[in-house]
Amino acid sequence: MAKTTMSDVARHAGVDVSTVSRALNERTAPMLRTETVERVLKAAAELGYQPNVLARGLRTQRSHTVGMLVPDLTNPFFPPIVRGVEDALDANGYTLIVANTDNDARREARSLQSLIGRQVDGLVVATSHLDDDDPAQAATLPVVLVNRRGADETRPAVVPDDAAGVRLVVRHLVDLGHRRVAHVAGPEDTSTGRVRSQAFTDQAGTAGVYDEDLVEHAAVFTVEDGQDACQRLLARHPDVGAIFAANDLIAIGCLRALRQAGRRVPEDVSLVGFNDMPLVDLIDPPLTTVRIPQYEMGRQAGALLLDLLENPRARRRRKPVALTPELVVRDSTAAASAV
Amino acid sequence: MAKTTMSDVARHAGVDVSTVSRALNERTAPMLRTETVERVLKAAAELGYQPNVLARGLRTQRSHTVGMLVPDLTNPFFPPIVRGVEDALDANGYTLIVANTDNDARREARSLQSLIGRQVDGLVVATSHLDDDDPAQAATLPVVLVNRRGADETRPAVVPDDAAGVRLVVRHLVDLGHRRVAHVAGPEDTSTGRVRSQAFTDQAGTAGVYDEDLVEHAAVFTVEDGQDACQRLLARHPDVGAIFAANDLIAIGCLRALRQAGRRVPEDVSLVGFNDMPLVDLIDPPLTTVRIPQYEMGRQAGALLLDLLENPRARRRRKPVALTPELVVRDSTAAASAV
DNA sequence: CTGAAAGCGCTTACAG
DNA sequence: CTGAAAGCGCTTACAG
Repeated sequence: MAKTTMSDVARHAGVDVSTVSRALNERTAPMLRTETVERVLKAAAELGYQPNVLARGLRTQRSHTVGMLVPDLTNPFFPPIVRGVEDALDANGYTLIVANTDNDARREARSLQSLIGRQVDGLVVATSHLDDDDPAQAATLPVVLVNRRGADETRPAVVPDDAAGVRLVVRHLVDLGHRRVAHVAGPEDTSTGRVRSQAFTDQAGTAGVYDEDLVEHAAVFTVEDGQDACQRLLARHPDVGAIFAANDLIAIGCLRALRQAGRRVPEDVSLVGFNDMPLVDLIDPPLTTVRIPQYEMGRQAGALLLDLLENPRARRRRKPVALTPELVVRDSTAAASAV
Repeated sequence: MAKTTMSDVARHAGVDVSTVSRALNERTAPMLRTETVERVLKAAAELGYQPNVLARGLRTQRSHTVGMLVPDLTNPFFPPIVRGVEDALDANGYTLIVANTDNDARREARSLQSLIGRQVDGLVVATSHLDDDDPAQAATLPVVLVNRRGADETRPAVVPDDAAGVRLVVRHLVDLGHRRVAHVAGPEDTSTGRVRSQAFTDQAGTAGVYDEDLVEHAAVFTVEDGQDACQRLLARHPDVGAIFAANDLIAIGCLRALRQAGRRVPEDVSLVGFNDMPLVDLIDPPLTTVRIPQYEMGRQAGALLLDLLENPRARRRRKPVALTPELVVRDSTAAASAV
């Protein structure tokens, strides 16, 4: 039993396929007699007709498909972003095709080719390798970046406002009465690490609690490196009252180092992470951290792309949108002890 | 600058588009003179030609696209499965479109329609609502289930062998010398909960350590309900030596209940989870648990579907494939104390 | 208001 | 060995 096509419906309704096409399209239906439209609709329903989106796309030169480049879906940071994009597109009849690139430039190029071969109308890019001045093909396609900025600041992008997040952290710790606030920073060769550490310097300075010697860098964003860095910090300054870790993994490393050193969290030392990864609410103690609005970033990126797609005149370059994170206070932070 | 098409290549190479088509297809290239093929290949490369997969699909009636129905990509259990499916398909020139259904029958039906409209060649289904006797459309499409079985046992499916996983757990605990082995089971209205609890009964019985009174059910697969259930268990039997939790969330709940009761893990009580969720290696203590081969399940499901797609004659019904999980021993289990 | 025709970018029998 | 033609399932000017 082959799939029902438009001509099946046409035959069933006793009209031409062009009439079926018109009847099924909201925009063109008004040019038909109501009676005709109804007859076609009835026939379509009876036959369980489902339009062939590929054929339509071939004719209209719009596939109503969007591609998304993601480093790794297995990293829990990305799925909420993907769902946000998807939901935004879905509401407007677009379908999303996600490609994992593993941050590998070759895979990225291959995925891009494959998406172009599938005639995607636009691209949401959460990876970093895509050259800004890629083969014309990429340039010709509307692109929205998510969770990263373009080389120049004029590409449409939706990113987290890390500085605002750090501000929330510093304020929270200072409000709790902490003065000896340390920072276990991320790697200096990542933009995330640099941005957060710079923001810490600024905010702690403003709050009058900045001490250069209380900053230690983790080599990589991992538990192990966070633990190492925290150990170095504790060796120099056994008296820290609070630690801001550049992300949750590093925070978990700090937690281990603190435990080894016999310091209790939060009684002796307050600890704050960044990202609000899944399950950090379940560790002991539940981690105070900063929540990046991942779903919302995805949703806005999707909406932005949609706008670019539907309003070609709106395609002038746009400034990146920065979304404000939220401080999630749990049990790893407490008032400074009255020592 | 419009996209390069096959006729652009044909003009550039001075041949007919049908010749271009033949030259670009491995199967048909041999019927052309080597020289011609080379000329076409050169022209295609020079123009950066990328075949329009949609147009090809329209003509050949194969979209080389596969749809996947997933409850929620945001649940860390699914991304590895998706990547497995993707990798299997990708290696064969197929593209995957993933749809989230939130376990909602309506959304599922809508997604299915949308995928059919996009002419998917087949379906990988990780959700449960899809009626086995759905509208003919669904039935007409090759379908492979993943992480669940069909209503009848003859549908192609790739599932975890939960019973084998439970066997590993019981053996591990018994090997450590535990005799008072408890089970905080999952909800009785889920197949997962029932299967694991039944397997526990069987295996513990075989090992001679089964005590009906040492089984407690959590109402839902959550930390809170695991904690409650474990509290009830401890109230009745303060002397349990080991607990097998039906999944990691419940295990974390047990951990909390044990701590509240002043019992140390693993010194006083050994604890085992199920699933090996991300981050359970980072909690304190790192959790001994059972790893479901999610990626591999996805890969095999993808490969199975591919086989169905490429060998229509192989489409006779197949038995479900059950994949054996792996015990991941970490620090939440230890030898029974010599009391 | 509706039909007949052309064409989107391919593939594949059919000729030659 | 290669070209010309037909057709996949749609949409949309063009007629009438």
